[in-house]
Amino acid sequence: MNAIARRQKHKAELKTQILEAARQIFVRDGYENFSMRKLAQRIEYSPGSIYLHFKSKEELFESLVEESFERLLKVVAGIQNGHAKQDPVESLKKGLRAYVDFGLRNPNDYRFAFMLRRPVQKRPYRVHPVFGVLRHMVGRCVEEQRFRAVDVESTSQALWAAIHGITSLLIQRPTFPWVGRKELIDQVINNAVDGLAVMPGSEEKATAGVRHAQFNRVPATSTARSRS
Amino acid sequence: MNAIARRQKHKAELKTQILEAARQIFVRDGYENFSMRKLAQRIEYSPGSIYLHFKSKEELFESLVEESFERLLKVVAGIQNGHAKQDPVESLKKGLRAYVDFGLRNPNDYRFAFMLRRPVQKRPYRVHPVFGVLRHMVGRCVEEQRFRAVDVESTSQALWAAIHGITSLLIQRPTFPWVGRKELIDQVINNAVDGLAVMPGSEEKATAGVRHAQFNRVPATSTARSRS
DNA sequence: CATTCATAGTGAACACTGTTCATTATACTG
DNA sequence: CAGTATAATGAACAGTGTTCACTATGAATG
Repeated sequence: MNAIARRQKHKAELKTQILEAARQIFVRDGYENFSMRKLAQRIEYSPGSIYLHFKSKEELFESLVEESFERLLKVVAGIQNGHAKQDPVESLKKGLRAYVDFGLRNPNDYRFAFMLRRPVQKRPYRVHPVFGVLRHMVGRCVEEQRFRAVDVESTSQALWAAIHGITSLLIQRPTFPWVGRKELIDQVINNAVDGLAVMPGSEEKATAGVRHAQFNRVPATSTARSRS
Repeated sequence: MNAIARRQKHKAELKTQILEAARQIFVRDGYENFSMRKLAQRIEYSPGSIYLHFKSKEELFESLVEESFERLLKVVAGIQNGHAKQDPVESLKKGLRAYVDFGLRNPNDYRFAFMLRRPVQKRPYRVHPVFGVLRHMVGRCVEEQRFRAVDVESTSQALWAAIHGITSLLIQRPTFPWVGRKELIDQVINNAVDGLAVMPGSEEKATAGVRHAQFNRVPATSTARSRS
């Protein structure tokens, strides 16, 4: 019994070793230049051995991406919980920014997860926890009446579209003459979020004591562009 | 002279024949299931012959996608010019919608151009003509003071991010429980554009006679979701 | 008409790819 | 030590993009 436990342990170790090696190749050579044979060579096993742990290249990547997403989830969830008493709109913005930053810092993971691989469409779609957090944040903004009475679901999806758009474009087209990265991200986020806030002037449901969201839109400047 | 002209004509015809066949396979089997050998078989030539007309699979796709985007450009430019007297904000929205529709109708082209292939980064970046039209439209909105005095460049980029976001997400994750497609697209576009319009209540530079943009935001509904 | 000659087209070959599977090596149990 | 379950292999399969020495074709020239 002890022996089989040691077996399993070794097997698990080998599996994570494969994952680590795979990630290295994946990051260094990119998705399209990854190959099972390269990976096998790196871990000094035969190609077939990998299939003792992962039933396909696809599944191997799936595991890799899952890992990455857990990191992203931690970052985003940390913002959600950590600043429970904080302004929900500010929390939301921070979360959105964290999302974009994560994508820019881990472009390969982001590319794989959201850009190149079409998700296997088996079983009813499992809504990703990261999106769940986003929706929760939006929900809080509405509950606390910092947002107009918008539909939480569609608003969350629209926000996701906005931040995914800027993230993937910045990753995919690094040589485009973008205006400053930071400013652009801020503009996208502020534009998307501030439009949802209760507007000064219109009373709607705004309760007394609830401060109105500032409209942090970027000022008009001459078409200044900095590097990517 | 006549003979070589006939030669060239035949060559050109063959080239377009290749492109047509390639497009069929490309559309039917998708980018990743396309193969030069399939194409060769379809046009009843040997695989090597294709390389007499295109120096790589990559270049072949480039031509294909170029064609597609020219169609989009025509549509968008048509909106820009055709309705010269029309409300520039409405023109802009129409253009944005046309962009999204194009992506959803030509997912393979869109994927190739904006999602999977990072553009070759030789020579100074050639800004895509479609983006040029978008920028022009934004410029008109600002000139005619239908928009606040925002920076045209960064605003155009932010708008691009928004529509690219919703387009690529809808393409990439068709099984996600999206709220209605049309409503979501409208929400994204309206949210992004209306936030830029001169706001009712704030006078800013709004000239007399210039109607204020309506705020076409989606109403609050119960979390109704329809299929993809 | 015969000969040259550029071009079009071929098909075999190269160096890869993901994946499978019969076979062998290994390590543990009775 | 024999038996057995599992780990690992290496060859094989069917495919990929691309190249290149070669041949077929058809027009232009002597």
